Amino acid sequence: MPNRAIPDATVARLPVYLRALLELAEGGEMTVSSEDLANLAGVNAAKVRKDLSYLGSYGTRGVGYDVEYLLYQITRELGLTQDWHTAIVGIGNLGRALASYKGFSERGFRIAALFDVDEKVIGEEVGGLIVRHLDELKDIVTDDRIAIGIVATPPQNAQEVAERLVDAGVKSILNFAPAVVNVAPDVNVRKVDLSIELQILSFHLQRTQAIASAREANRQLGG
Amino acid sequence: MPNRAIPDATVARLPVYLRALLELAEGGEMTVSSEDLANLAGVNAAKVRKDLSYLGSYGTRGVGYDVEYLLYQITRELGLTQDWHTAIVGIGNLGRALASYKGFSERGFRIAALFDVDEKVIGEEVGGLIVRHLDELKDIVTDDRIAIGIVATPPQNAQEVAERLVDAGVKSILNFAPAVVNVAPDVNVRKVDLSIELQILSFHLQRTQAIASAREANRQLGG
DNA sequence: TGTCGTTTGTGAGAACAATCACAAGCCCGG
DNA sequence: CCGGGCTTGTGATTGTTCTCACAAACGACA
Repeated sequence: MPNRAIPDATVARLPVYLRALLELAEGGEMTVSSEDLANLAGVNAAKVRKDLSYLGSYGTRGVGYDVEYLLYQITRELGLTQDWHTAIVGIGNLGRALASYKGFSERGFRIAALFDVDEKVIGEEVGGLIVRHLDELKDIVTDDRIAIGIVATPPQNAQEVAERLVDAGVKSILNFAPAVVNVAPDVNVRKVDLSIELQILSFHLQRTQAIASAREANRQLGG
Repeated sequence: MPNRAIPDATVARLPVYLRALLELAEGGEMTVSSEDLANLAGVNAAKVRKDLSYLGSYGTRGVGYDVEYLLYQITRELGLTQDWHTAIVGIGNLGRALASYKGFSERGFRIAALFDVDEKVIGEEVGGLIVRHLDELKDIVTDDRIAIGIVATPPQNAQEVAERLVDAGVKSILNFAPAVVNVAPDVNVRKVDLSIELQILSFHLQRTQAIASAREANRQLGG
């Protein structure tokens, strides 16, 4: 009965369910319970049910969910029934790795263009594509209907590159540069920041270490 | 007054503030207001103040925060006063990019070892380190006091690699493999999943597209 | 057809996060 | 030493997400 307001937290988990369902489908499973799906996705069963309920009532009580049907519904909801064209800007170590990454095409994301500003890199072939100069961005984005821009530049160039992408009509940006980019509110930016992730892990390590040494100190004091 | 219970959401933002503060310090700024810091970090000022208040009262009313002092406090809170040793498992495209990534060492994360199982890769030098066989993991983790494991293997190997890391004593794992890994609850796992990020962007693209075509249909019906 | 075991879908409540709004406190100029 | 402008720190409020718990609905089987 819910019209259409899928929570962000749910949207972020749908791809995880999708992957689990693909595995189940390959294994020949016809149906799956929320409990089994929850185990595969690493969450709890109630969350799975609530998440799936936002898509509609696609389960059967006493039985579970039809794997194929659910696969289709999630695929549709995520907009994966069509191929999205993407461009990578910044062909350094990370840009190259992304350009060669097989996981994108498997999910219907076609890397359609690569850009850089370094003359030493332009013209080079990476992952089957020729690296273009950033100045060609706008034309190529328009011609190739590129919908998603991936920023893998050094941080100081990220804002400018993001602006160029937006200027070219891109409404979705995935930012790997360790920098905050500000764009118009109708543009969707997601960031992946490797060193932030490590710093969060560091916080927890430091904390358990601190607890351990406090306990040790306490022990030595005979407390 | 708050003892010590920094919310996860705050912890995740501290590295962003840290980066902004480093820029300010380089620019010679002595103090910064929550408003300015908020702009640099891409959040709002109230959130900055609340986040920082969890660390203690390090600001001065009417003035702002002392840049250097705040830098030190966040660095300490995140456990970045010490260098953490990390190991990368899986030296494919992504593993290589990570091994060569400069951003880690800048933040005090030293990549101390690389592992793979492919004989063609073992022995190769990547980013100044020799790739070792996964079987050497336990010894090297112990000897080099490696605290963080980075998993960059294909998804089907991620769980086993994570288990080996945990068995070797690693308590923090950064997982780049598109797979769910289950480990003991005292081990911290963070995941970075590139194609999930694209799928989330796809969801929003699809949604705005759907709205646009609904509007168009409505217009043509003369509604 | 009725009963039983199973599993969904969802209201209700708890936990967590974001935001608001303002008193408290600081600096400075007179 | 006082008043005004500014900025922090934080209660209070609102919004979002998670979890619980159970009625409703299904299949199977007698």
